[in-house]
Amino acid sequence: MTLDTANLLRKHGLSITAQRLAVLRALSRRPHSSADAIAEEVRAEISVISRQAVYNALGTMVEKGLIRRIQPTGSPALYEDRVGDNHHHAICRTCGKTVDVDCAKGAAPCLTAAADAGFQIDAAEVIYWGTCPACLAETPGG
Amino acid sequence: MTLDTANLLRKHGLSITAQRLAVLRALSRRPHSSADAIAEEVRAEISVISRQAVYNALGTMVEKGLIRRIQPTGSPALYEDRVGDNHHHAICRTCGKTVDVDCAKGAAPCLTAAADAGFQIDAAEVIYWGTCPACLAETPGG
DNA sequence: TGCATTGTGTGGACAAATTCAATTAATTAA
DNA sequence: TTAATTAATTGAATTTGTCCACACAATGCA
Repeated sequence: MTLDTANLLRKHGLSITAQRLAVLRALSRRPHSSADAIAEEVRAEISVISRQAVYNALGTMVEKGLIRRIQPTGSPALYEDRVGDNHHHAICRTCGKTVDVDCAKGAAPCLTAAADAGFQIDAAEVIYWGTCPACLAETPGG
Repeated sequence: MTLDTANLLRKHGLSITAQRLAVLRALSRRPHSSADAIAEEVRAEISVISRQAVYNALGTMVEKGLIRRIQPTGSPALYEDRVGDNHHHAICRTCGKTVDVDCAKGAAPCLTAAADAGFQIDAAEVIYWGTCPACLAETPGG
C-alpha cells in the first residue's frame, strides 16, 4: 500500500516525502476530513508534521488532481481521496456527517442551461443538505 | 424602491434600519458579492457601516430567507437577493465571475441516490465550475 | 408627540483557517 | 556522493468571520 501511494505521487511528478505519504494515508482512512483533522491523523502515525506541511501537501495534491477539496458553508475545507468519478456529497446539518452520493447520470444536470450562458463547464459540484439517518432517529417526529 | 426594500424587511418582522436597507440595495446592484464587497458598496452610499452590521444584516436576512448565501470553494461567502427559485451558479475559474443558472427541473437531480443513503434532504446546492465566455475568448485554442 | 422597551449598530478584541516568507532539511538527479 | 532542486519547519501575517459591551436608533403604546 505504501508503494501504491508512493507511485501515485511519482506518477504526478511529485517527490515522495514521509509527510505526503502520511497525508494520503490519513485521507484514505478518514475521507471528508478537514486539514486540521488530517494533521491529527497524520501525527498519530508519524508523530510530527507542521500545519504548513499539511496545507502544502493538500494544496499540491488537489492541484495535481490526486485528491479533491470540498468546501461546505460554515465549515473548513474537507478533503477526500476519491476522485475521477462524478460523485457528490450529502451533509447532515445536525452532526456534520458527510457521505458520498453517487450520481446516477454521467452528465451533470442543468448543464444545458449553463451552456446557454456561454460558459464552458468542466465540473459540477453538488452538496445536498439535510439530516442523516442517525440524527433523524433522535429527532422526535422526525 | 426604497419602499419596496423597507416593506420586504417589515414583512419578515425585521426592523428597518439605514444599514439593512443599504445592504439590500447593494446586493441588488451587485449580486454575488462577498460581505466585504457589500460593505464597500454600502459605504459608497451611506458613508459608514461597521463590518459587524454587514455580517449582522446578511446573517439575519439569510435566516429570514430574504437573501441567499453561497459558498464557493476557496472564496469567501457570496450573497444574492434572488431567492425562492431553484437556481444555481456557474463560476469562472479564471476571473471568478459568477452567473445565475436556471434549473430546468424543479426537483434536484440525484436526489434518489441521496435518499438511498437514508438522508432526508432539504436543499441542494449546485455550483458549476468552468470558464466564462470572456475568458474563453482570451484563451488561444480555448 | 413623547417615553419606555426592544432591538440594532459601533468599535475593538478575539478566533479560526489559511497563506506568506525565510531558513533548514530532505529528495532527486547526475 | 554531491550538487541542485524541492519540500518542511517555524513563526508571523492575512483573511474571514464572531463575540462582547456599550451607545444609539426603531418600534409600540399612551
